[in-house]
Amino acid sequence: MKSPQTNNLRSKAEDADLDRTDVGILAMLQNNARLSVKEIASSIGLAPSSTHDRIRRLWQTGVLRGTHVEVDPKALGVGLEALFMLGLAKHTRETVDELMDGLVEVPEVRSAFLVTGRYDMIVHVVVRGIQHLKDLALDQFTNRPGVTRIETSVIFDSRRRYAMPVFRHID
Amino acid sequence: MKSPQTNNLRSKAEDADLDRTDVGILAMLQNNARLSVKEIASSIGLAPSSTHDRIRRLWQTGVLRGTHVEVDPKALGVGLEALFMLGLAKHTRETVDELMDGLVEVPEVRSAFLVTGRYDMIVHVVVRGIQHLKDLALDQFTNRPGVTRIETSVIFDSRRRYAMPVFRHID
DNA sequence: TATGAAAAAACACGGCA
DNA sequence: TGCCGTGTTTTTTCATA
Repeated sequence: MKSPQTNNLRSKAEDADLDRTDVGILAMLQNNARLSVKEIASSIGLAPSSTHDRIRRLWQTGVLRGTHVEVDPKALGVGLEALFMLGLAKHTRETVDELMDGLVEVPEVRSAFLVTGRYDMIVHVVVRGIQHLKDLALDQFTNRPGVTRIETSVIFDSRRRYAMPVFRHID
Repeated sequence: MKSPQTNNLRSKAEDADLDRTDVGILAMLQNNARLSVKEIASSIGLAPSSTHDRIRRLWQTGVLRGTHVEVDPKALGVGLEALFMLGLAKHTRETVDELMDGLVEVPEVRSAFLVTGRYDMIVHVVVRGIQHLKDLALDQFTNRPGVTRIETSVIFDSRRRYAMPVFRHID
């Protein structure tokens, strides 16, 4: 199944009506994006051609957005991960959007969240080690205009779940 | 390329020595796991067969660990995301590991981090909406033995970067 | 590392309920 | 409209030099 990573005008994904079959396909692909159509088909009890149609439709409607391999961080020299909790000075749309866009261009940044609560932004970063973490904080965060305060939480351990839960009503 | 999602005894991924070619392959696959070997080969200027060997080796050495499709959360009825910041009572290995393992079984949990700093754990969750968030907090977190305190940060916006940076020395 | 051949997968399409 | 089977094209996989 080809992945139309360039996805343009279509019906919104939230309007897509999915049935149990679609949900089953999504569940399988979230844990392994390279399952063959045949494997999926036999698992959900549908003909390969029909399964293929379903998957193509999921891409076209924007329910499926991309595929990614998971790489061992250690293999690339990542020795430490951390969360930066940031306080921001101004909360205008421009400053916030600019900051988010800018941060995600920093190679060490894996994800950035704009949030309510004690902090304004939470950023997950990967680094070589503690020295690198210090440099990153001082050079790319403390530095940045709009950032008033930074707290650092080093990550000891983490878990991840790849399959999204289904909250929609399914026929 | 077949994905040996079931990966057994092999040399550690941190011992794998990667060259620029491997790094190029990884960069492409992290953003699109379904690129054909031919596409990758022509992009990095290598024969498809050699490229194929490289990719197989990356799987075998554990540098590549899995592939996942990205699903539009809205398509599944996710209307709100949040971060829970938890304080824990006891920090023995058993309680902490149990808690991490237990939390990642909760469907609404996407990832969980054990961290240093003001909080002990940070958990990313997806929910239908604010009511669902309240129920989740009270039923699955406040509830849980070991959790002494919970702060909630609703996520307004988020960005993600799929390609891991390369910190290792590359020949 | 490259070539080429065999196997498998993806894809397109016509027919059918 | 959705499912199925078949034929065609593309990709993967492997043997060999």
